[in-house]
Amino acid sequence: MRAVIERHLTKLRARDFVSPDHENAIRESIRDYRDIPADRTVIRANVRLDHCTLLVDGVLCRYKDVRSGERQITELHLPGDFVDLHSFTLKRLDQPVMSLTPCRVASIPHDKLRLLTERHPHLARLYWFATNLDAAIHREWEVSLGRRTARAKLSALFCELLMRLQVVGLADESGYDLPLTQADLGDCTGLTAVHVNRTLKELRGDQLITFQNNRVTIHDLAGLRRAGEFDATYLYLERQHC
Amino acid sequence: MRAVIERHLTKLRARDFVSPDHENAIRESIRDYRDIPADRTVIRANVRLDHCTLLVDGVLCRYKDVRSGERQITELHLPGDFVDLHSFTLKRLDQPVMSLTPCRVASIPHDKLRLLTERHPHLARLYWFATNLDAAIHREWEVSLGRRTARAKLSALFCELLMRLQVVGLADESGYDLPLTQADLGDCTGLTAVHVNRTLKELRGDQLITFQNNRVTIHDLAGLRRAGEFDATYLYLERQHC
DNA sequence: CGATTTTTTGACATTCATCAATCTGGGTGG
DNA sequence: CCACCCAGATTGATGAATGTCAAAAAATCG
Repeated sequence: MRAVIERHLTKLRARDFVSPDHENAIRESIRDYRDIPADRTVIRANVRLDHCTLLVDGVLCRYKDVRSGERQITELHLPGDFVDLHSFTLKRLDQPVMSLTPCRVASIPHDKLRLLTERHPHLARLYWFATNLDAAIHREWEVSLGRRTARAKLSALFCELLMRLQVVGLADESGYDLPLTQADLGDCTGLTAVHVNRTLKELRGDQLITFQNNRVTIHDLAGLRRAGEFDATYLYLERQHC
Repeated sequence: MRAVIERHLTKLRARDFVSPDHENAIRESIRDYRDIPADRTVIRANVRLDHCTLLVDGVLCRYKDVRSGERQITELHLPGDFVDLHSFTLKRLDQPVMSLTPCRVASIPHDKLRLLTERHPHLARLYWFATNLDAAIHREWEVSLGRRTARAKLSALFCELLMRLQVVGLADESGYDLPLTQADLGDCTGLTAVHVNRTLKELRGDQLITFQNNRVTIHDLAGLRRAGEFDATYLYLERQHC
């Protein structure tokens, strides 16, 4: 049962030193594993929260609906991510979280997190780091949303997901599984599903990537990076932070 | 000399209880006040940092240049804001910070911040909160950038700035000073300067706001909020957080 | 007061959205 | 196992929002 948060620990270890003592403290605080079907609201916005939710498996997103009926996804969460670590200090979420695929999640009460971070300032900084990394990803999305063409937006997104999935061992050179619809990709990039479709066709035609059967197959990573103006420094993949 | 960080303390107090003890600890850690002309890079990206920078006066922005030569501003910083509190855990910035107006800044070494946060876990959470609020603002900008019309983007931006400036006493009912160019507003909203100009004309024609002589004059706040689909909950203006 | 930046306006181009229809593949009940 | 169903993918035709280019007017600055 404990093994299921391995991806989370892998992600932490990739960032900085985590002692066995820390790891045990984390393992013992995580509880309440549960499964969630696709397309469910997992956390509502503006409701007071007393625990944080860890994504064990599946894909979740933060999003906001706008009046016109469209949706903007503001971040995708992958296995090993805390989806609402910011609720520890914010106490509620400004945007809801929903499942895009069937998911498995676990939780950690804010009280435990408080103890954990007061006893281990190093862990406090490590989790603080994690929320700051979230913000860095938001910033990069702002750049995509504001100033990139449809082609570059999608290319950049596929590059980001590749790097993030590699950290937790869910991607290799050839590509990765991504059980999203083209409409979901449109909600991430501010495009319509129709235009995503046309752009994917173009990327396929240019031998960069194929997105089919819930899988991203990368044919030319260098070309994809170029198309998306992708520079991974915003993902802070180097070690030694806090 | 100490009085100059009052806006920062005002902002903290607006969020949660800050004891005199905490305030003194903060005051004693802040140093190295300096003035910066407009249009200067204040912090370069990807350079190792050992201190955080506090904005005392003026407007700074985080931004990223894209290949096409355009710029996307990802956040505006107002007096009282830490502009790179995230550098405490990230150790470097993923995006540079530049001055849009003449600015006054101060700094606090990471070492001091480390002591401050280890001795006062409450302050640690308060500053953690501050970086999470930054992320919430990023999320709202993502929504604007991805799914809002030019008219709504600008309206939402003017609403956000009104609320944020009110917290530090730099705005009243009638409006606020905003020494930015239309090109700067375009860089915030992902629009061209030309289109910003046309959209401002429209907002003026509709008696919502006037932006002239570096001042935003609000004629119809309710109308502006509607035009921008503005809901301030993402700014976490209520007290009692950490 | 000359020089530069910023704002404003017009004509035209482009990207992406919208609307609508068809196609496809996987799932389901009989 | 098959017929049906349905969400998702694909394509075409057309339209709207915003970008581009260019020039003039206005404001700002040294």
